Amino acid sequence: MLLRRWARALNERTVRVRVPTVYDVAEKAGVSIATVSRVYRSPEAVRERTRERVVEAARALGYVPSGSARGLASRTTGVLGLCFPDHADPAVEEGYREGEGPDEDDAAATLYSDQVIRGMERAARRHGYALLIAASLEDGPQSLVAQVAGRVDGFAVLARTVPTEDLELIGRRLPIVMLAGPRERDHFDHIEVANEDGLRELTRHLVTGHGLTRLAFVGGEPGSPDAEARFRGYRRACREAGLPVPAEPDARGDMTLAEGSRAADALLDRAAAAGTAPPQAMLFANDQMAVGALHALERRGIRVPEDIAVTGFDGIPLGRAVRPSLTTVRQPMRRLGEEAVELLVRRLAEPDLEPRSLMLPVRTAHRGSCGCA
Amino acid sequence: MLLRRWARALNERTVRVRVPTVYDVAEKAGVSIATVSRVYRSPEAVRERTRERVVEAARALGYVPSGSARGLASRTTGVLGLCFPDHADPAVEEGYREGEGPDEDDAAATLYSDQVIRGMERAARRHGYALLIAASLEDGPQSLVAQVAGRVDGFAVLARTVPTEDLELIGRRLPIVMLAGPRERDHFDHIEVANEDGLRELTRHLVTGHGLTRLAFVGGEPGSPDAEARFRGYRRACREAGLPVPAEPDARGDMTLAEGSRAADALLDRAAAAGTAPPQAMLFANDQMAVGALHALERRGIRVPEDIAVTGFDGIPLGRAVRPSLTTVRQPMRRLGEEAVELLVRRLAEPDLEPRSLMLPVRTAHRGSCGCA
DNA sequence: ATGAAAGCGCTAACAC
DNA sequence: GTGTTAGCGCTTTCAT
Repeated sequence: MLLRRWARALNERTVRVRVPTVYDVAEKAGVSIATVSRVYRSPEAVRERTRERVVEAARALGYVPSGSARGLASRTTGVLGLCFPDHADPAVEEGYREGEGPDEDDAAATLYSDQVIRGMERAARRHGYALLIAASLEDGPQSLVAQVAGRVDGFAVLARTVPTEDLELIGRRLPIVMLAGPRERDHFDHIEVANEDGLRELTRHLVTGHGLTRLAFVGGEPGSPDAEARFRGYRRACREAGLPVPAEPDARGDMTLAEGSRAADALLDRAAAAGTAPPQAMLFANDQMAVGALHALERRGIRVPEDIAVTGFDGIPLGRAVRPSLTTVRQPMRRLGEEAVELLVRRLAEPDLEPRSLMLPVRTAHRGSCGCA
Repeated sequence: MLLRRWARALNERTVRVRVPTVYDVAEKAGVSIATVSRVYRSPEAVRERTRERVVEAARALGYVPSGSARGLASRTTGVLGLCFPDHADPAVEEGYREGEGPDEDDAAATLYSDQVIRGMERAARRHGYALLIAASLEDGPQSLVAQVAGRVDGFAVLARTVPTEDLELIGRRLPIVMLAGPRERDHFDHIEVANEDGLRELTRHLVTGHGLTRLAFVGGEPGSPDAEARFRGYRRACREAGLPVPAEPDARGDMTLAEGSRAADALLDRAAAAGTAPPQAMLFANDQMAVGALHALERRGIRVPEDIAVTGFDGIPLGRAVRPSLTTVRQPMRRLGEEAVELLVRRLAEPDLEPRSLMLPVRTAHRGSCGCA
């Protein structure tokens, strides 16, 4: 270690602002670097007087342990990660900004991922972990996953964020838990929300609670697993209520406000053209579309809920702010994050456990747009 | 490096799941570790054929570069950090849950820090950084700051999260930007929000816009810099309007819903006891208290805004959801996060720049509770 | 209870 | 364009 010391001394003269290391602290405290390390890792293993000397030396020098060096030496980081999608849909953001300036920095603009982040952060903290978050970007050797995966002890991935192929590779290296969306890989831990149950219950509420029978369901694009699951719940409720069971949604949209408006208009126009009565309720696969529909209906002078009931799915803040407030199914997003951490921590402790798949329950929120408020 | 190889080989037989390293990839691709490294750091410096071989070997092995090792060797992490306070006030969370079940996982429960996080994440991503977040916990040698500081290239700290003494130490090691709150240390970059201007403008609106003259201001606890700045803005507006300028807030509260209710009651009781007319408007130092006041007033059968106007500060989502909706001053929280990243990136590039202090403008939101909706 | 020394997996000069 | 090699700052046996 002579060489090392020499290099350090040289360094001292060369570099502008020396970052203190264990060596500096050890020297100043008159102990070995091992002892300095112990003071931080297992203080009780060091005699009190010694420990004090070290702590004082560290303070005096402004020493902060290097996370990278620790991580490298100990093969753990004390950090959990979350990869979430970059909101591909600009209208999602716009939607929240209703009636406010265009460049508004609006506290109401809470996104799905915000809640998941908060949940994970909370739970991670309880377990002594910090949280590293990153939204998906481009790929390449420098991809998002690589950046995150290399710096954490385990991480969660929101559905459709990362190519499964990449996950497959990385999953061999550290624990991954998949959040929301169907269980694509049965060897990963996985958490989803009860999409089907939620829409089933909501539909049942409209039928038995409000006596509505002419319903219409507006689904997402065919590829969306969440929207499909919700549609299944709708069908199931229809069947159970003895109503006609549609093979396909009455309309589809890309989950945005604009498409919600369009779908509502289309449904109404279609009924008018066919000379049939319009639906008594429109159930949308998500809140954004439902709010869009609210706008469209208002434009047409159709009253909600008097003339028609409208429902969404998710429980976004905007749904509370609109009038009438939106009846919806609320997803436990924060809990999703919390459970993700629990699963990761569990697996870190016992890597050989069977992969688990959780289904989180949802809750319907009966508000104004179905006639409940 | 013989020893190294030998250790590896041994390792291979011992450890259950070998994590591939540059050495493995290099061997498989028939190149040196330096070349493997180059493929990831500067692909253009490697001949195409070689690069392909390496990439393929990496994929086959499931190789992911270790962030720790990289960080150690290169002395940079590609990560920025944020330390924010753990919401010491439980009522803050409760407040959002009005009218919902107690264990509700509510999307409306957006906190101040959520928006800052989102802003930072966005901006960080634009600059190629990931974001490490951690809420304050206890101290000790293993404190929050240490955990974060050791793993990032620079970080932001929300006011009153970390002892300034610690920051002082760490500030010598890497860039720190202080967010919200007064500028305590003039050698750190710093961003605050125009608290004073905001309340001045809001007060002026009540006076000139609505013709109110009997105002009451409810401040925070004496130690809160934000609340004090807001009070200064109130006083200034009073002075400019030729109204009496109070030396102290008419009441104080700890920024919670409950205290807002209490303060409103106290103000009204006091006026009744003194036989004087109640105020025409109550201005609160934050939204939570204002919403609490709304509840108290409703209980007393006092109409808002007909009998009395109520205003808050912050722009929390709850303020939109209550009836009447709350007139307030909205803080650009997301922008706070974005600007923090810009400052950090700037300083990383040029460490010797003068410390900067930004003041972000706020915007008043005239809604129902002042009589505007 | 403390010290000595061997790496952890990568980057960055520097050679070739 | 590619290989060699010396660390980066810490943790961790293994001695003492």
